[in-house]
Amino acid sequence: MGKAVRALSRPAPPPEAAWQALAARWQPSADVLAETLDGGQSFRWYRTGTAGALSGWRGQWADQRVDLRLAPGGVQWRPAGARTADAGAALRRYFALDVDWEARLDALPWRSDRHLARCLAAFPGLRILRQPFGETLLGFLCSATKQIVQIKQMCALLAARHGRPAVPGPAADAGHASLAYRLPTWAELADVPEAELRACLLGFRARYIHATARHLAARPGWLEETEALPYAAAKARLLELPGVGEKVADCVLLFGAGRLEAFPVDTWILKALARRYGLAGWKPAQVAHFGRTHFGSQAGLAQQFLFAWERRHGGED
DNA sequence: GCACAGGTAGATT
DNA sequence: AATCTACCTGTG
Repeated sequence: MGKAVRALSRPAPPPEAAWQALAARWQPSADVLAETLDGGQSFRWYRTGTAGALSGWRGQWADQRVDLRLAPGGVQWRPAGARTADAGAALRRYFALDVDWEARLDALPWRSDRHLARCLAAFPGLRILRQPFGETLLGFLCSATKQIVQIKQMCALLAARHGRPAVPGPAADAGHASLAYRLPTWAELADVPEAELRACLLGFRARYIHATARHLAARPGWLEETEALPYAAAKARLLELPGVGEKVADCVLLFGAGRLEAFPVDTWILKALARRYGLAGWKPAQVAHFGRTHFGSQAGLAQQFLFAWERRHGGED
């Protein structure tokens, strides 16, 4: 009601902010940028415009909504909508720009592992994101037996229906209206009836999310404390949450807490290690143990490259 | 129509 | 302790 009138009478939007360099040391190809943003770590990035030489993306997390593009000198960003005061710091953290990625890659056993060396060479610049802990937990509680496209759809509905508006800005959002909203916080989710969660296409995952929201609501500070714990203790605590098993816990710690020792074992990694490392028939727990011991303290980083390779090259040798 | 998809939890053996 | 199975639902 009156929507068209409001739209007509709305003042012209402010001019778009200028593009600025994200990091001189990170110059991924369009392909690797896509794998980093939309390869299963995060479910809140969408391509803008047409895919071409200049690959554009829009994403949203916490208080931030930003555009990214690939320019000749590397990745550039600008706020999508109103500028937030801490955007620079937020980007540094989200993309882990202060991390010495070369040193971490060098710590992997690529010298003695031909397949790993091949994966590292195939996706130069592939990074592990450092997303907000709670949002990562929500995303991966949606992930059970779902493909990325569908997980993104669930997150989009959760944001649009139960999240607060993100920073003011373009409402249409390049066709991705859900980016105008944040993902709901766990406090907000605690007040959402399970039936409304099911209406967001969550299926049986709705029960997990509802129960986890109630669990967290009864324990103020629990999630923040968990994020601050050492890896093993943090994982043990996450496993207490309904719907969180080994795989989801490791994904949350790897993609939402910067714990590179986490080695999530999903069906792709199971396939990858069966095929490339002769571990056919091994159980997930056994593969996880192999991963931790073989790849070491940065096992999660190795995992991301193996995962990307396996999805790309499927059945090939 | 039916198998399958980036798992988890509870029952059964 | 290891091994089934149900759980929702969109997609092919």
